[in-house]
Amino acid sequence: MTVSRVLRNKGYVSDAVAKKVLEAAQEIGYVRNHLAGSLSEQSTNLIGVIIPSLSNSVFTEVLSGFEDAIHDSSFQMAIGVSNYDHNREFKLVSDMLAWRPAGIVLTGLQHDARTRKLLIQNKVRTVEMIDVDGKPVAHCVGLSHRAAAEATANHLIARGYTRFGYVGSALAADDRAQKRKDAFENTLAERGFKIEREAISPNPTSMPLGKHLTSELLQDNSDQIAVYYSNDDMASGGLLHCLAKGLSVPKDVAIASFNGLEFLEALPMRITTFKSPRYKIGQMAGRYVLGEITDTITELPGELIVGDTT
Amino acid sequence: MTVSRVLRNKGYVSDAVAKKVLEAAQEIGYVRNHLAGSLSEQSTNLIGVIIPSLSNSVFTEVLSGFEDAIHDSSFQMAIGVSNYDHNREFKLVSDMLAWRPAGIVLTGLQHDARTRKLLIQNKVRTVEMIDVDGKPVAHCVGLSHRAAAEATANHLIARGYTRFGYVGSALAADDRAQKRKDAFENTLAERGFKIEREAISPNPTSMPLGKHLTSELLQDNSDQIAVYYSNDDMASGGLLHCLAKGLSVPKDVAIASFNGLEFLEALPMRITTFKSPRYKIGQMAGRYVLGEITDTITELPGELIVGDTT
DNA sequence: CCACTTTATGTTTGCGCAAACATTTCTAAA
DNA sequence: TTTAGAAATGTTTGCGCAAACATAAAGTGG
Repeated sequence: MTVSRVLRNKGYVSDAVAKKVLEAAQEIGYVRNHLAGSLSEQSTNLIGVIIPSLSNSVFTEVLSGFEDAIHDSSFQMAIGVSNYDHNREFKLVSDMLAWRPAGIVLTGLQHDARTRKLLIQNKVRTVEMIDVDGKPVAHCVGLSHRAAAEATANHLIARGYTRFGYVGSALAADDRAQKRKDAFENTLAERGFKIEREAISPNPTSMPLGKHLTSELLQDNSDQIAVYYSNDDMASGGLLHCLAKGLSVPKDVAIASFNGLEFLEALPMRITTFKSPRYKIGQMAGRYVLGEITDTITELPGELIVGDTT
Repeated sequence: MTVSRVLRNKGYVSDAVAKKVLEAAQEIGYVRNHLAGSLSEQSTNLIGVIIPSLSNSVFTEVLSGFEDAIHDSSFQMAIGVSNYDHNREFKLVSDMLAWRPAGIVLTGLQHDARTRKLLIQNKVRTVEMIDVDGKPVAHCVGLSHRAAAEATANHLIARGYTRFGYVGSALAADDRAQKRKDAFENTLAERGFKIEREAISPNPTSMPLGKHLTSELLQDNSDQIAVYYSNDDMASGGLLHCLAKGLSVPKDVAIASFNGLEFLEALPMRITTFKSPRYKIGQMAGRYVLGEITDTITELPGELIVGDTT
């Protein structure tokens, strides 16, 4: 116990003994066993974080913000990747709970019913990130994808476009993209417009896929059309396709998308997009975990970035 | 013990009892306690992975490969971010070892002496990723940055360039970038050339910084110059600067860099770069951890991608 | 010098699980 | 019916630590 007291700097210990203990620990290369410590203390410093993918910079930017937020705390991040699969997510949550984590951080508001049950039953501090359009298990922080799509639709309408298209991928897996599409469509409908053409693929999002689907969408299209893309990668592909085909942007084809990723700066034209506060979302999620915030829902603002493509 | 046997599917248990146990576990929402289990078994399924940054896609791509490799195993990734700081890395390793991980994965071959000692002393399965130019603690998997820079230098010389420049950032923190620069310089020297101009900033790598440093480098430059950039982000900034200034690429300024990131496809010109096998590196690191590979060093080939900028 | 408080160290116990070993029940062959 | 062996279940113990509860030593004021 005296050793334990020295190493944890807790309770009364004389300086002389403390010194001897530390020296001995150093000498034998003692490393504390967190398994035993946490078992005894009935708590850990682990935070389980589940994201859909590591190869989409949207999520790694969120992670980055989260990491920065907990960087100076004693918390330690354990990451799971769900591949947009709710079953896999459930399995990850189950596995993580076995470690008795101090918190669980999920992506999105859509989860398997079993997952929700598990989280509630185990009374873990739970945070859902990126989406706020729905009911969180306990807390959520993100932006309204519905509002983002509405803003984009209204912008396009205000610009005078009258014919609309949609290009996207893997909607089944990405609830947020689906929400945006629905909101975009609804907003158009309210103003008397509709999506006249759409090209959707089950394959994962990518620039080449954006090219391909755009080419499909524009097949024997003649009049001006404003295309809403599921995200920046797809839109970039679309833009490059148009430029390669000699189509005028935005005269022939207008382009709008979602995310506002940094790589857009490298493109020959500025794409109109809606910038999501990814880093900030991760950071706020971290602050939730740290207990610095207690609101149920934290909606962070995004921003419509009007470029040269609309 | 019978319950334990049922839940772990180990040893003799009658079907009837097994069924009852599982039902009861389900009903009360039992969740295994890994802390106790691992403490008892003297081993965990945790793998500590330390990368310098989450906001550089180089490392997240590596992570992605690693994740895919261990995805179907029972291992669980715990990520630490060192911010290119060897002290921080040491602290992370110390903390991770307290969890008695099944393995530790590090980035690069340069570490604090205390870190190496700790790893060796604790006999953890250790893998160092991304670099192979040096002596690993136990295993390493990556590419030769030296060879990459040599190949690039030789390419430029073969193309007939005679004046050379270098643009980079934060070399003190990024050992690999430093190695590339040194190798580039050495190769030039062997062929009778040298770096005539260089612009280096302590700030972190970015496209805007690449623009800025390039503008500095080209200040009252008249003759044709071939510039080697520390990486693609910087080179992209350089390219955009040249194009904006009406400089002809590669006639006035030739551009070469390192990494071969995907976003290069979005640029108006194809930059000559050296593609690093990032995903593959992560994947192989995963296979090391799984015990599927036992070689000390696994050198993966990169590839010189000759674009339109040289 | 005592009574009392503060400081320092020691002992027992439990956290939840699984290895090792012990016991009981069943099965099948003689 | 007996009996060896397999199958099923039970008991004890330790993993390494820290909370809770002793006890002991040192200081303090009257």
